[in-house]
Amino acid sequence: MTHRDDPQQSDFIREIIDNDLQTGKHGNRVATRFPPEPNGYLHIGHAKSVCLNFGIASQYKGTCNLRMDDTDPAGESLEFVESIQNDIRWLGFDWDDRLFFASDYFEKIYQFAVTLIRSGKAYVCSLSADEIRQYRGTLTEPGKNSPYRDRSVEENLDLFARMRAGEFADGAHVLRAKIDMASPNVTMRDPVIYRIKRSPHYRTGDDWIIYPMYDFAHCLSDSVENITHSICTLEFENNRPLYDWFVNELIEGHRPQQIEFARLNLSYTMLSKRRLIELVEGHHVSGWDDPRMPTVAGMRRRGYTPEAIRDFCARIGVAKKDNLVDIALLEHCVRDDLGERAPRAMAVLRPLRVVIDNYPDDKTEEVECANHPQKPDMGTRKVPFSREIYIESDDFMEDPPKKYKRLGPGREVRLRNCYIIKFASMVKDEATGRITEIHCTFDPETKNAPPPDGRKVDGVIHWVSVRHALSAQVRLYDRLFKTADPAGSEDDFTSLLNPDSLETVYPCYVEAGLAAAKPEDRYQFERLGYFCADMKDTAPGKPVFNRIVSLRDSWAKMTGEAGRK
RNA sequence: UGGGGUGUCGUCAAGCGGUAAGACACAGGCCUUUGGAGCCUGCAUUCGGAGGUUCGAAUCCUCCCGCCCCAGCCA
Repeated sequence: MTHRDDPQQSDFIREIIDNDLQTGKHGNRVATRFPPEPNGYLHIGHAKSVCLNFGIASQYKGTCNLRMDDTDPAGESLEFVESIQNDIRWLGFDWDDRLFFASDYFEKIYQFAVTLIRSGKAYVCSLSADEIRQYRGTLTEPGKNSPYRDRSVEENLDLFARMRAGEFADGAHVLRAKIDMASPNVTMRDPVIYRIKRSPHYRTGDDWIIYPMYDFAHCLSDSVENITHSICTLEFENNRPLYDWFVNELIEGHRPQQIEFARLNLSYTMLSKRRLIELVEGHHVSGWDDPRMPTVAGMRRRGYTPEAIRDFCARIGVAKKDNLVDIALLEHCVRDDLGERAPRAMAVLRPLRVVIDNYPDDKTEEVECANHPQKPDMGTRKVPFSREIYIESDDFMEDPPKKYKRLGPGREVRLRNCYIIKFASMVKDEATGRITEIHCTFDPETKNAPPPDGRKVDGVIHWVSVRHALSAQVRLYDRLFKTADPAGSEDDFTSLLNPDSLETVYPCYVEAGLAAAKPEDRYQFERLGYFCADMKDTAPGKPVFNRIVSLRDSWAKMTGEAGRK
């Protein structure tokens, strides 16, 4: 029934591993790694990879390392290292003491480069970046050998040592692997493996002014850590021959195996790190943890649960086909999880005052409300009721269509967990014609009970007692982008942003008991959706709620209102 | 016009020569003190296309077509 953390899960990668385990290919071990570059926050696409790598490790009783792939100091920082760890832990995964940094391997990687030079398989190239590009050729034409390709081992060794020592300007020389400038695979055309870059590294400071490139550092880091299955995304498939080339040249004994899968694309959002950085730096959102962001931090702040995210990652599967997963599936997973666990409460977002004319002005009574109608073990709570209440303004219509089941002239409606009330009259603002107040009468024999005369009252609406209500700010979030596939659009992505992705509503009136809401507490506001007390802006007794996701709304569907309120 | 991938329902995705799983979405219906939840039903005679092999093909072969990735001293 539920897919949640299904241990039976399988996909083509697990099939490869099953096979490797049978043939003893990697000594019957399974060791994976999750290797983010700490230059941004993790997003739902990374979550897919986290679930895959850590999931496989636990399924096969292996290990999964967390490794910061920090070989380019530009943009990397400790803030990101910390956020990455927080997010993975929050998602529910653990790397024990296996937190590693490619930057810790810099000396080792340097020595590997020296070995490569000694064996005549690498050389210092003194072409400019521009010239290197020209010499590389094109997709259809082979490249040409660099004039520096045949420098002697001694000269290369000397030059490379002096690159490290800081004798040359940035860009003056690079170290290149000597492979094949005519290879149809451009990655193999003497790839650059070291560059001079005078940029302080957030961990190694100015210890190094030369840094290894991804292709060189990654496969060697995997080897150093004895990784068996190095799982990465499809765009690295072209790099696999290079991965294997380095590993075959430099590693004896066990060699890791790279396997590629299709990265996640999600509708109505964007998952490229570059785009997310632009959203943050361009102040289109409030930060990496803006609840509209597809980042783990954003989803957490929005109120998504780690269980729902893991369930989602399990349901989308793992394959090699480019995909665009419907965000409705993620929302389904969130509802599915929260529907089970979130206690119910009543909250009125757009208040309309209702006076119960035949109810004593000085009286208050408490009605018993189930915290979860299907789960008695979640208990009940008492909610105060009095003569004046707020109801949702769209739960009243002056001239309702036939199928409308809520309040209107001459109609009766059930107040959730309370009495049946009947419309008596309404008060309008003379200037605007707007309805400012409704008057009703209540049936004293119907308190949380069916009417004794057996009459049918179909509609049920939520309410909050005016005198007891707690006012709160509520933030209604909607999709960040207007179009399903903004990443696939040619247009400037900022023009595709949904201008209505955030609506702040105040004052909303919520049950008095919600004063006790703590940051990150989640509730279902009945008939509205799931809401989470904002982790940053909620103060004691003064909750601020984020709408996590609305409830499915078949009335809105009938009327074509797209489910937004 | 080079190389590497990939094409199964609107969207994901099983299928591994024996006659198209499942999920989301969608559409009906039941039920209901959340128009919620739940439950039931429907939803690919067909697997990018065309040929071929076979008693039998989404699965094997051939050709064609579409889409994605690669020409950073990014990862």
